[in-house]
Amino acid sequence: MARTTGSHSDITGPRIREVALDLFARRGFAAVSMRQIASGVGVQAGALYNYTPDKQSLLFGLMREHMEELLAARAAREVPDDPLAELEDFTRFHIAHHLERPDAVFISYMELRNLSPENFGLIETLRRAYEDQLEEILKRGVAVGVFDVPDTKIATLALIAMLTGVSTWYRPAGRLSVQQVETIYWDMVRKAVATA
Amino acid sequence: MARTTGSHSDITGPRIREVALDLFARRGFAAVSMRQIASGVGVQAGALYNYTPDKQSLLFGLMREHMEELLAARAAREVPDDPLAELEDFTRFHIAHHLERPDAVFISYMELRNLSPENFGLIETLRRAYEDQLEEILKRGVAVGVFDVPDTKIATLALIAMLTGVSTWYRPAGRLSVQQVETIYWDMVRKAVATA
DNA sequence: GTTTTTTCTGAACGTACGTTCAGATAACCT
DNA sequence: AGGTTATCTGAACGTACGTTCAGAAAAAAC
Repeated sequence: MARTTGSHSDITGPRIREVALDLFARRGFAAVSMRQIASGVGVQAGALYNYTPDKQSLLFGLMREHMEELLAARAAREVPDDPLAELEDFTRFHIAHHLERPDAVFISYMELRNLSPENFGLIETLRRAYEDQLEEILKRGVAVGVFDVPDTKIATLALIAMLTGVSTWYRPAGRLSVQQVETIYWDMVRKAVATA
Repeated sequence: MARTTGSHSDITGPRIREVALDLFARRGFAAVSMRQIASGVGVQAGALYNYTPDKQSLLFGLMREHMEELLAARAAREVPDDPLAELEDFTRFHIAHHLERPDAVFISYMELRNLSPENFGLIETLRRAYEDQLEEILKRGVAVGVFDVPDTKIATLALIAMLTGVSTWYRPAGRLSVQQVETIYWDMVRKAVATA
């Protein structure tokens, strides 16, 4: 046997990333073998190496893709002018975006330690760029007196942790819609940074 | 060779758990081998099986120990009577307790998927018991009109996620003491659930 | 229809894994 | 001092891992 009928890199490539994302999210990077990924795609393990130089690069590619998609989606948004509306927009965007791709969210903060130092640094830079956008909103709000937070850096990390946490419990079949979840969280975010 | 001079289960047993906790936290359960743990202890891999029936039980033991310690530390506390003071106590307790054992915190919510279904269920029950304590505080506060949260279940998960998040960034050598961090977070928690 | 390129197979490489166990030595007990 | 128990070694088991690569077949180009 050799090349199989119907084989195309345009199909196999995305399929590998799809299967890998699913398996990495469900069982963890270290617990998933190249043979398991290949089996999910319907191919032999050796074929994967036409698409990635090694296993870790496959993980890194998925993470980078996720972070760049996050930043692009955020950049494509039209943001309001006053800090309060900006914060609401950020809150709702973050929740909706993260709930749409739970697997990518999961691996992007669970599998960081499986990255080489260089790759880790690249992902952290992207993450930092995203978090800085939230901190800038908080800083502007504090500057004009509409927010009251003792430490914008820590508030940023606290809010991000709270918002990202929805991924751990939200289920589409549950009792709440994404919009309802957004509203509940926005209520808490708004009050948490409000002037006393 | 055989039994080594100075060998004692009272020393080796805790040492194994200590090394395993450290390695699991730093590299992840699946990426750590029994031989690496043994090497850290200064023993051959076979010796570990005098202390655990298998690798997964070692992980489970660490997690159960962590959750039971958390519940015991909480139960040993004298809690105030009014919901606001109770919430402050919970907030400060949670942060301080978690910052004192970052490795155990880390593995206890990162390595859940490496547990068998039964063991997973046991840990989840303990975790649920802890989270329920926070939810009860919120419910009481809502009942007496001192808190305003649209959904106590979600508020509980949101607050826990926010508070537990400190472990991801806090470093003892950093610019803030634990008490300062407690206070900053308590400020946000208090406002987030306050009546509007 | 022929040649070139793309894609995959299947076997192999060396290494590492979790776990078991017979046997050996140290520690403890009387 | 001698017997018993606790603890560890060292080797072995079968299995799985990530990765490489020559060769074969399908697809694309001409």
